[in-house]
Amino acid sequence: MDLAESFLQDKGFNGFSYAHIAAELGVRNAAIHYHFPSKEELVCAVIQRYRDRFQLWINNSRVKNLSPLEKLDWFFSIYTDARADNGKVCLAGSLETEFNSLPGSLREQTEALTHELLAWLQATLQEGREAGVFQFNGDPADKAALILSSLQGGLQMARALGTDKFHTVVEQHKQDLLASA
Amino acid sequence: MDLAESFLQDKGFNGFSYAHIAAELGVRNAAIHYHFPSKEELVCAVIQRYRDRFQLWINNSRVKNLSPLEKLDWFFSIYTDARADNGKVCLAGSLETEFNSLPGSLREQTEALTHELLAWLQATLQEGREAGVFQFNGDPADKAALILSSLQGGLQMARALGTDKFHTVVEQHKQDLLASA
DNA sequence: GTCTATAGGGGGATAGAC
DNA sequence: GTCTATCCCCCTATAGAC
Repeated sequence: MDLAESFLQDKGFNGFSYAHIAAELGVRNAAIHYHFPSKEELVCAVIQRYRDRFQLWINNSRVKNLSPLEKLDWFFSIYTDARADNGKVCLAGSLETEFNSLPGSLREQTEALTHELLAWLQATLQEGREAGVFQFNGDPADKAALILSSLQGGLQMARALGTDKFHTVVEQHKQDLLASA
Repeated sequence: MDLAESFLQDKGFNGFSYAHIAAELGVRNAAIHYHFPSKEELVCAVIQRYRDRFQLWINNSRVKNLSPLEKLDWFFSIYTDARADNGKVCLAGSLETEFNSLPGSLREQTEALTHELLAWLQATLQEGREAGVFQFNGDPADKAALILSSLQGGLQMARALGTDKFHTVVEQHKQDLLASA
């Protein structure tokens, strides 16, 4: 599952195969089919684990007790780390790109994951604005969608333009949010 | 080439085949190989045409003479139209997602296209800020990267969450830029 | 320029031995 | 639980007839 998750973020759903995983593990193709009969089930389990992990993180007191700005930095660091790890891409972004060729169960998982990421980011933005540390106009839900879409797109853009481009995007978001009126 | 471009935006480089194009045209696989010997050459020509078209547009007086805000709206409309056309995705974003599995010549084309989009957007943002219609902090290049990444990511996110989500992102960008200090 | 036919590879998946 | 062997499909690409 670790390898499947890594390949998903690196090559996308249609870009990796049982053979890739088997080669890394030093086993045969069929051995993986024993644990995950179909590719759909394998990836479904990977996304579910990813979702569970995120819920664990945000409900953990270590994150829960952070200030809004620290929470945002923590969230950004997920993407920065992914980028640093061989130019990987957000799992949600990778799946959305291939959404039109995904089996039904994976579409649902992708939707659910994206909703969960957005919901947390929206709540954090709202909390920060009410606390007076974030400044922005409009609905926190819309600002959350803007930031998440930019993080996903930014990781992809960084593949063509280099890691620096992603860091400037993250910094620009912070400037936008922290700018005093 | 029209079909190839459409498929690229719909299914990505690894998601479409000669067979798909041939079926739509009512011809055989081999007929396409006659005009474009390899898939790499076909897609290279598609991206080149896309780049040329964009340069034509931005150098046309119809766009050149628009106000900064109108230019921005025009640029956004490219993405809105793509989204409206069966949930297509930005060509640059589609290619960046599969960047790691792209032939060399296509990587270069993808880089060049992204640079050109960014350069125009940066210039437009700068022009608008100097004219006093756009407000934002920091380098226009960074703000341009933020907006472009968000447009690319937003189109992908809209696949999972629906077209409305993309429109709210676009509106949020305008709110951010036009907010009076 | 398009056709039929085919080569050669990779993919997901299964059967049955061990 | 993993192995070998195999099936069937789709892919890119080419050869040669028309």
